[in-house]
Amino acid sequence: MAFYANFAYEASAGSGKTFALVIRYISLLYMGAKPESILALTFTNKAANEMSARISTVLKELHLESRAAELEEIAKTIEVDKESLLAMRESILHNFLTADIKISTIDKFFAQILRKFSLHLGLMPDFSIEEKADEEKFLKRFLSLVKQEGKYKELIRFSTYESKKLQSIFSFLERLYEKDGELKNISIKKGDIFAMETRLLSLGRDLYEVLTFEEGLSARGKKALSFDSIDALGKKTWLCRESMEYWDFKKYFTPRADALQGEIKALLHVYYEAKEGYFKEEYFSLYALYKKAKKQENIRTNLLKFNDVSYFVHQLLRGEIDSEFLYFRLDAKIEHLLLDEFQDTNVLQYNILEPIVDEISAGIGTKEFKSFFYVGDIKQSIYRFRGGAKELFHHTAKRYGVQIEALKTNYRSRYQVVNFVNKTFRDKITNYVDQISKDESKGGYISIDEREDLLESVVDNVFMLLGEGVSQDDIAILTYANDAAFKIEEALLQENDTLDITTETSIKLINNPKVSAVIELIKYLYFRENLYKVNFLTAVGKGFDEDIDFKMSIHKPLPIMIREIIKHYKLNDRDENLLKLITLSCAYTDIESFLFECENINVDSPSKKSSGIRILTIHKSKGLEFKHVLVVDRFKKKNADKSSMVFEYEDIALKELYVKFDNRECVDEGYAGAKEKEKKLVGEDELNVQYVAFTRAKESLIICKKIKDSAFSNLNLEASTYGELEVAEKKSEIEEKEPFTYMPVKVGAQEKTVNEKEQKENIKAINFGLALHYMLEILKDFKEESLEEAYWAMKNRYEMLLLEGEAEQIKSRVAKVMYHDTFLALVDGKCFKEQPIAYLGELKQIDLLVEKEDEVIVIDYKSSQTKQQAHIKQVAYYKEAMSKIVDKKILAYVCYVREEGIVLVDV
DNA sequence: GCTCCCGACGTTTTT
DNA sequence: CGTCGGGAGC
Repeated sequence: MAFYANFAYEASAGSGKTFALVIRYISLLYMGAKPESILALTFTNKAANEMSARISTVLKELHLESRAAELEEIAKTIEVDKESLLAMRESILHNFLTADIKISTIDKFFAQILRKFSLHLGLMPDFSIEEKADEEKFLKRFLSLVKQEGKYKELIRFSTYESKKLQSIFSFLERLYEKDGELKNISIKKGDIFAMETRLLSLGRDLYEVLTFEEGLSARGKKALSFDSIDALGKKTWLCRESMEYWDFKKYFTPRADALQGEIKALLHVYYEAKEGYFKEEYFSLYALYKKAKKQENIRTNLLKFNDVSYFVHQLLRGEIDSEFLYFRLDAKIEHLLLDEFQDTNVLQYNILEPIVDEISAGIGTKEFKSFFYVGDIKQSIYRFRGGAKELFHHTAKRYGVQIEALKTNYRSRYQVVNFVNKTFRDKITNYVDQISKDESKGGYISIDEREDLLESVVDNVFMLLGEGVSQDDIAILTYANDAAFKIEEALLQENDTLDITTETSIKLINNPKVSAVIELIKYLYFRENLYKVNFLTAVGKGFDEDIDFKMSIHKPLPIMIREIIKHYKLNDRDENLLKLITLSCAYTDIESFLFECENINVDSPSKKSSGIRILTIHKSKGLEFKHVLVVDRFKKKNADKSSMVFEYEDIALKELYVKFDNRECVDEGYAGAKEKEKKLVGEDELNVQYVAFTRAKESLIICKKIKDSAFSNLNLEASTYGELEVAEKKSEIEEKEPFTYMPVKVGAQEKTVNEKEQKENIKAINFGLALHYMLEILKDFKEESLEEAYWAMKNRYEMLLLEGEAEQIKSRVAKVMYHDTFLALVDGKCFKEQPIAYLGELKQIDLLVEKEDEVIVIDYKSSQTKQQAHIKQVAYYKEAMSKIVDKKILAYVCYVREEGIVLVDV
């Protein structure tokens, strides 16, 4: 296939998506693209690492027989013969390995942008990204801000009126935050709510009168008509009826009843709109404060969530930062964009990337070499709950004229699996296209095991597989929820405690059942509070009155104590979570500090071992494949959607925001439509989750299904088996994946922005200044050993622009800095270089920012003292701006790096 | 038996 | 918040 600058693959499960990405990337390299100009974004770290690894492996092995397929494909793509490709292989590989490659997750990329511009937004560049922020402190800050703005009473009134807890108001504000950039077109309707309420209540009473005018209506009929509040009236089922001529009311029906019912419905429609308007108004005014509080808290803790990062980057790119300056800071212009799993991109992320795509797109068709490429599969879009918009896939294609091609062959799964998946989803997923099986050999095995007892079914099937000779390493158990993983693990270990099992969940270490049980016991031993004992006994599955000896010493070091607990109560001593707890406890010198802090230990469960039966959620399994897969039904019911609003989208644009009210769908068609749309999308998501789960299997797929309330009931599966389970004798084809080592990332090498006045000066003097700044910038630290390296880097870059001897002159000036004791004392702290900041509406960079315990120091380098007044003015501004960002004492200096020696001017 | 209302009950997924 | 099942009336 020939090379298209604008291209996308619709890649069904197992159809060679990574292969396609790798071919595209390498083809770009062969076509002359610089590695640092290719931005490739994925969703998971794993995918990003795999992609880099595959690219380098393929390039390393392109001349080998085993890479014939890749070579063939690249040759076809760029229409160059294979011999020429192989001749260039080494130099292409070398280029790739030595360049600053941009293959990363979308979140990392955004965080990278934000770090480079954070001061500009009033944030420190060394913020950390963590999901769990201190909610309580934030709540306090928010409330104090609400009080400060004199809106406290209003908040209380609103909260009572909507009978909403603060928590739910909060969670809604958080959703607004996620969609911040999309909220422009939201309408707000108003009306006299109180008057409408009065009128509605009176109409409701009239309806009661009409239907009870003639005696005889049943008690339940009367009950269905009576109400004591406007909320109760709204809940009435008869609102959803076309006519009142039904059920017990039939006998007493008159046309007047329908007239009243119609009037009530019409008024309720307007009433809900007005109420919605009030809610929106309140929410939006609270939202402004929420954003403010959030930012204050971000600055205070220097801690951001993923949401915050995208939010700020979006603000940045919609604000003063133009793409020129962005590329400046990213070290290179992005000329080629490759996006993986595009169906999971959310609208905000898309909006952030849009300017880059626009720019690339404008270059396509001109003599510039630019390209845009994405792969994805809308059938595998399972992240709607966090904003993933599968609509983007076709929207983007349309907007940029992207040619889409479908990858039709499944290279992952055996025939029976492909066939079963086709059969199951053919009529369920819209526009489903049957996948072609790579082998017609009828291999593969499917079993749908339908039973009352799910756990028993899982255990039986696992032992069946093991009995057939399947290796533990080849089995994966996929679950809907995290906690199911623990249940299954326990059940399996109960049957045979020598099994090798890994649970890969996304819950925090201290929420692991075994870990929390041990902590409960430690609490009991310390506080002697019976509740903790009961918690422990319940968690380890022993009876309440069972006589367990709790006489453990709390005077031993924590790690030893925990190990004794594990041994004493025969907990699994190979459990990685418990082992991690032991490791973690080493950091605490006494039991008190451990107990005090353990609730806040924000550590993930240990990452998976590479062996054993793997138990993980379906969401976690995305992008992976396993030989033998068990998909386990939901243990618990599906959770109800308890959000208080419905977001209605048209294509990718947020069209309307509806507030949910009882029976609103019966009185408001627009709302009913939005809710219907939402329900359909939820259903599609559910199907996609199942599609993802089933397509993880390479050889066999076993579905453990409940008889009642099955999550699979939408699929009409019947208990049955297809094909035969055949276990090949163990081949020793262990594919040792060579661990990929990243080349050291080059030190950020940005040229200084030059202001207009300076430009008029002698160009040579400017180059001298730039080179000096550059050398100071890439200087690792202010130690002598670093001088040489920085010197060579500077010389490398600027030698052509400098006069003879100037490079050495710069070196000797920089060296002077290293022996200036006052300067060294100043920079003894955490150093940040080249930080952009807004300066009188213009972007400027602070050369050096030093953060210390209780003060922050701003240093601006200058090569000559000729315009000292202007320099001081500029740095004074930096000082002032910084004082708004950090709550520390700010010191600022102009540092003249002169031939005759260093001069520090205190500003 | 069928239909309808209403109260009781149980409760995710994550870079 | 949605689903299930009890219970009442026909």
